[in-house]
Amino acid sequence: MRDLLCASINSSMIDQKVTVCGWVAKRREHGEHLAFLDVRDRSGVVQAVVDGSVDVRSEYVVRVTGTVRRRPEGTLNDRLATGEVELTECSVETLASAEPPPFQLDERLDIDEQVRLRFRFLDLRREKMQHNLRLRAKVNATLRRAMDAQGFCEVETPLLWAPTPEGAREFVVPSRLHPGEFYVLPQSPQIAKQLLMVGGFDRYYQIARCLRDEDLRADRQFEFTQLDLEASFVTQDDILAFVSEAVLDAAEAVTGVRPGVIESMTWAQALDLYGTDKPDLRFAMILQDLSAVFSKTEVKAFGAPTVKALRVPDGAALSRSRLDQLTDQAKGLGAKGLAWFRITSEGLDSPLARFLNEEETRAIRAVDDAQVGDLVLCVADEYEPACKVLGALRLTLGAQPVGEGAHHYVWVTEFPMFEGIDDEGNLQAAHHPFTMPHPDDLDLIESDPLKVRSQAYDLVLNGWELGSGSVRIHRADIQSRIFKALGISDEEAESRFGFLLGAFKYGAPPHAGFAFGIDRLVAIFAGEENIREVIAYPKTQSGTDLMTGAPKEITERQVKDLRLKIAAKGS
RNA sequence: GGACCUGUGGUGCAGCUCGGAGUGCACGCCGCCCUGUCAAGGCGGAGGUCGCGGGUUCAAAUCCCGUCAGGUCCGCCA
Repeated sequence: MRDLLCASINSSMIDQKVTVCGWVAKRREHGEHLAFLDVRDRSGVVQAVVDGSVDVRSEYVVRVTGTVRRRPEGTLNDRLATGEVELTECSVETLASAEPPPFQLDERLDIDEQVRLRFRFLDLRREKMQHNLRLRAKVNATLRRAMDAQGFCEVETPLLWAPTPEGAREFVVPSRLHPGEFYVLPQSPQIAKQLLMVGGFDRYYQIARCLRDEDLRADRQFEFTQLDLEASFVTQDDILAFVSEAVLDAAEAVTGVRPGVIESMTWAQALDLYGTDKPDLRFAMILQDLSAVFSKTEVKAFGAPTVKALRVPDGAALSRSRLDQLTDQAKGLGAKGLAWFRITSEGLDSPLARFLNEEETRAIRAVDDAQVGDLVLCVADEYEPACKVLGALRLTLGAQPVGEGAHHYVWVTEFPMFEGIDDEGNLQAAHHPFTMPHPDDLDLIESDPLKVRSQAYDLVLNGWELGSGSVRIHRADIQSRIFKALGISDEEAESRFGFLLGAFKYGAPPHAGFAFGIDRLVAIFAGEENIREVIAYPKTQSGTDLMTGAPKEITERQVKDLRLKIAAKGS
């Protein structure tokens, strides 16, 4: 039907007769004897010169046959890839007429996302969406190639899985053949892939769709895609190397430049220096610890186990109302308050300045090599909240949008094994209950569990958590100690994870794995702050699909087949 | 479950604080003119439940209350 793509036409084809197909991007009429058509396909645009009487409008689907010609002197367009040439003596066949689109498909105006999503099929014609989805395809292809090259075998795991009442809320699918019983859609192939290890697939991967019925965000959809992998007879370092290889390959395929080795820090370092477990390393602003200086302070506001400080370059210019906003933010995050000090040539400018002794003043003045014109913020609290509050302020004051600027990858390792305590007084697993504790901390499981580090790790890019993984427990004795610490009885473990634990009795190899979000990675590669921009048909924040109208009611027949009973709305 | 922002011809905005006739701008659309445009140009035209409901008022796009939709965030996401 066509010979080639619009944008592939160039000056080497002069005098050739060619046929292209596409949409009319623009028609410029100059009386009855001359008009220009911009014909657009997935590659771009080429100009066709036609008679003014050719009746095609925007977004008509056309097949144009014409002779390639160098544009006349003075009419070349250097802003267009095909700007040196045009098609002349054209015959234009209308393959489909079209109503004017509800919004303009060029990139001149920012269109409301609501309208874009209602007419997503038109939005997809836009250059940006074409680019983003093709970028995504390239990333997928590269990841597959990288995993194949490292000896991994792609295995597809079921979408219809058994309910496991743990972790994220699951999407539920009623069974027709077994009324009253349900499948769930997998929040991740976690158990399936661990069973593959028992099954002898010692290097598994999958580009896997995962589904979680939790509230949506800019970086979270109900369904998302992960590069999921698991391997046997490997260490944590092996997994980091496998994943690094795949991610760096993808980065290279997309940007043309292979990033250097991904740096690594422990969870404890990340918290201490950046106040978060997903540090954005595109900018410094490292947290300072002034606890020692203030350990015997007379200043009430600093009477806490930890005093953390953050230097804000050029922050002395921030207005009082801005500082009040930051204070509100700190309080909203649970801090008792926020102390601020403007560094001026006369000294510290702050409501607290006159209460500080000489040593304390010197310490504030010297935070992170502060200069005149800078601002120093301090939070006094327990260690972890102090770090986290300042970490949040660091982002407020220093971060740029996630897709802008350089790409800074970092591995965060040695996450704590447990975090906090649930309503029933039991410890909570920080990652999941099959995570292997750090070998040096096994003795602490019973005596000081909150100190136990795990062999769990995250990959972080520009402050976004790309994914996480861990070395798994394959030994029954350690697993039962962990269940015990989590308050999970033998019976409960059996009912919830029985088929996994049962499988492990038949020879489970030591194994470890990882999964990272492809939507997030591609969004950052594409310079987007929202993963909807790299998903063909995304949901809105309230979980609806504006194009299809989903979710919708089902027919009486379906309700009957499934033996469901629909309660009245609002009850 | 909560906080904040947005909603005005097909699209993007302004108008809203301080109420006074659906007022304005740009794009698109329709018609006419135009033989080198490419954000084409000129002239003319059509197109509106100011998201929806209620209230205040002589009078509401504008003020108040409620509600719906979209977005950002908190909770949530082992």
